[in-house]
Amino acid sequence: MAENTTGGENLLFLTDEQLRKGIEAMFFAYRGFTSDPDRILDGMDYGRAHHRAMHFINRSPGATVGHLLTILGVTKQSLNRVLRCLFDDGLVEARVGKTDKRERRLHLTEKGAMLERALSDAQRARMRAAYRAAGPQAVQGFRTVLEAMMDQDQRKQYQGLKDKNP
Amino acid sequence: MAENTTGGENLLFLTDEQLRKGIEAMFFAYRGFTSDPDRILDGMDYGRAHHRAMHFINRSPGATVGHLLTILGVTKQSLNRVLRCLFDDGLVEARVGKTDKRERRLHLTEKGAMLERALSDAQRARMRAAYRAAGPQAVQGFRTVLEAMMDQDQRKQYQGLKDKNP
DNA sequence: CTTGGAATGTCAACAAGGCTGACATAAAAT
DNA sequence: ATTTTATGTCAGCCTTGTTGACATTCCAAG
Repeated sequence: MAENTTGGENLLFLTDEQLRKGIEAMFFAYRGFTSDPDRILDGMDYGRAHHRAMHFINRSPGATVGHLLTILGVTKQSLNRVLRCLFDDGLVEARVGKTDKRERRLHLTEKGAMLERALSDAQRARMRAAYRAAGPQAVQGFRTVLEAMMDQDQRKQYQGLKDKNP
Repeated sequence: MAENTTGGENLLFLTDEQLRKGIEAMFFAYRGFTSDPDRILDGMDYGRAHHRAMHFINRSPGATVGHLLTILGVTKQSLNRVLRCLFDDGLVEARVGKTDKRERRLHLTEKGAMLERALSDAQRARMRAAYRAAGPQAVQGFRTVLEAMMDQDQRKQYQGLKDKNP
């Protein structure tokens, strides 16, 4: 193990061993992160994909299909399968765009909002517990590293997501 | 937005808005996290599942199938499909257990180690860049929050993973 | 006005990687 | 001698991603 102390800075946190730990932390933590909503959805006819769609529709009401496509990073065929299901079950509704009538602006119905709330409550509960246990300083670092880990485009989307109604 | 200042502590980082940001950060960051190995594997006959198997075989040489099963959290049928493929292609080899001959202790072959290295190099490169950009303090927080986000069992496995040869 | 491109939907087929259930074998443990 | 454990395997199913091809509707520009 070659000690890595370039320029006098302490770069021990950049050793392969430390990086591996970080990689594995991401792996295990992501499992926890998704497990609660997954558990709720299990048994219903929905899955993680439906959750993701509802999440982003909820957070950006009136978003177009195209917008959702770029955020989710899947094909329209894949998204459409999910959306059709959500329409049919009355969880999501589409309103024709005012200026551009080709657009379908997506909104959660009351029923959809209820399910979305249940899912995100569960997910937030875990996140809250983790945040609380770790403390504000750690949370700051957590967010910083995650943001640095994103691809350029993804980071822009992440940052560009406004607080309700863009 | 009710300001949340229980007991005089600053708990702004626990608002729903902050938690949602964290949730989305996980979502986008995980995409980045997996993208580089995915890109390499794309075109080969392998996928993320093969990567995961090779990663943990590499980090715990001689691990049994059962051990891998509990770490990966999938069914033996699912893992077996992957392992068979890795055996057939000469990336992984199994040696009969010394004490318990039912066990198959898994090891990467040279060829397997090469691919694993390529994959983990790519993944580490991104992690390293993120760590470097964020700084040691942030990395500390990152790890702390992720660990707090894991399920009990997963956390034990995460912590229990020794530095090569358990 | 027509024409091209954009936003969207849809059908079909396929692949990866999960899952369950059922059954088989060898070796360890009792 | 019997049961349990570690593992493999076959068969089939589900979700969620993919590609390709084609239709509709509408905006926008020539």
